[in-house]
Amino acid sequence: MKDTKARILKAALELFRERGYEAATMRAIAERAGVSLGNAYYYFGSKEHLIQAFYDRTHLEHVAAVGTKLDELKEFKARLLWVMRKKLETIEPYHRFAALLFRSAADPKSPLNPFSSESQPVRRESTELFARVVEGVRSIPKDLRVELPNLLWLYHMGIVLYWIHDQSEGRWRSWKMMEKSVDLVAKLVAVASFSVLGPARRAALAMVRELRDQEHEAPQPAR
Amino acid sequence: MKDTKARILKAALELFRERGYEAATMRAIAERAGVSLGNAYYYFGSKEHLIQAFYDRTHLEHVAAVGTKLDELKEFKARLLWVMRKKLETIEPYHRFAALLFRSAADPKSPLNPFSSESQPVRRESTELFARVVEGVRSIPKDLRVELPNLLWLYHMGIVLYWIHDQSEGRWRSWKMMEKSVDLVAKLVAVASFSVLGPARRAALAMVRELRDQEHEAPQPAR
DNA sequence: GTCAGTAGTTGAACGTGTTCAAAACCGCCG
DNA sequence: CGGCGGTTTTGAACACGTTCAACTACTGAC
Repeated sequence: MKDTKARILKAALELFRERGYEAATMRAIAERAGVSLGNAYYYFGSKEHLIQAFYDRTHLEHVAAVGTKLDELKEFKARLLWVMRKKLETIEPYHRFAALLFRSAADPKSPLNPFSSESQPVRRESTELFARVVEGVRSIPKDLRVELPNLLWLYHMGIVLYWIHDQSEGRWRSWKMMEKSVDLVAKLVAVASFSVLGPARRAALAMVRELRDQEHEAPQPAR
Repeated sequence: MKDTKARILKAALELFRERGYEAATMRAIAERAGVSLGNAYYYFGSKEHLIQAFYDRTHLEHVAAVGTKLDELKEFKARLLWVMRKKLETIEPYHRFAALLFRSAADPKSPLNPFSSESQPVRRESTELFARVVEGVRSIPKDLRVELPNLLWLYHMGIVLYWIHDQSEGRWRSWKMMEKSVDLVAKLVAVASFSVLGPARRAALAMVRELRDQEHEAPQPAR
């Protein structure tokens, strides 16, 4: 059937939300989807692939939430702030199980790992969003301009990591931390743009470039 | 028996090294230790607790490897470089299974998570090592001096994360990246010490302080 | 209309981490 | 010796993620 896959994914996301990752067993997911256990594996090779699907979906939601409003904002700081706000809003409902997301994200062997080949498309798209943030802003020198999207993506992962560990009411800590850090990042970009610290900046950019290049050369080890 | 626990840990570390984390089953570990399956669980509440033990051990090895030579080095950069070199040397034999270490390290619910209460002692000690790096160096202003160990610890985790994903021969990429980044960190510390970028530095330090404080206030959720 | 081939679906079976009630062992007091 | 309280040890049992050979449904060619 055409919608079987969709039904399974829907059931999975529901159960992830309701019970968290471990408690949402494949059997329970299959049952709620009205499908046999083996069938779930026909569409999703493993439980982690379900997370990958979740990953894709929240990314789409995020992009949609950012919308065209981004184009109206002119300053770098305002643009970054907007994107980050929408990020936190988008992922909030999934806080319970997002933890596990990061767990496997850190595992080089997981398909979920942001550096793995399987998730490269999502990551590329995700980075694209930050490229948009940078785009409309003059006053950022070219060499920085090229690498900044990657750096911002990395920064945004850091915030998400903080958010995952955040147990405060309504995640207010994460919001505060996000706003402050956006401020800081904007300041740093400004400073780097004036290039007072020439050698340091060049060295930093060279390193980032290397980090980026490695992905293409070194294949992931077999599972 | 007194040494049962030690035998189990020994068997576990051997199998981790030989086969990696997943292939080293609890049954295999118990068998090699000459002990029943249940007995292994009597001493180590879960498989992750075995990793925690590994964690502790490599930290001790690292401290031992750093030794007193550190005291002879006078410049910040040389001191940091020494500590980081010894780190990479210490963990090298475990590259195969270190991946999984990080996997659970990112999970807030895992005892292995560096921010969790269970591993706080190790982390504190680990940070202490970087406190030693900072100690003997004048020319670092006081406010920075207080937070720098935490920042360096974070930086060192970043390098380890890179190392985990590194599949290059003899891990030469990690070594190169480490050396370059140590250089960069040293430059940044120098710049920050001159405090050309006053407001940015103050903002950054405030954030780091906040990040540190959160750990004590927010308890980990129940498993 | 038939039949082969593909796509979809099933549930039993495997090996895993983990739990737990019961057994074995130990030191010590009477 | 005898038995008692505790620590240690055992292995069967459980639920889980995952695999796979078998089965069904469907589609298109002749």
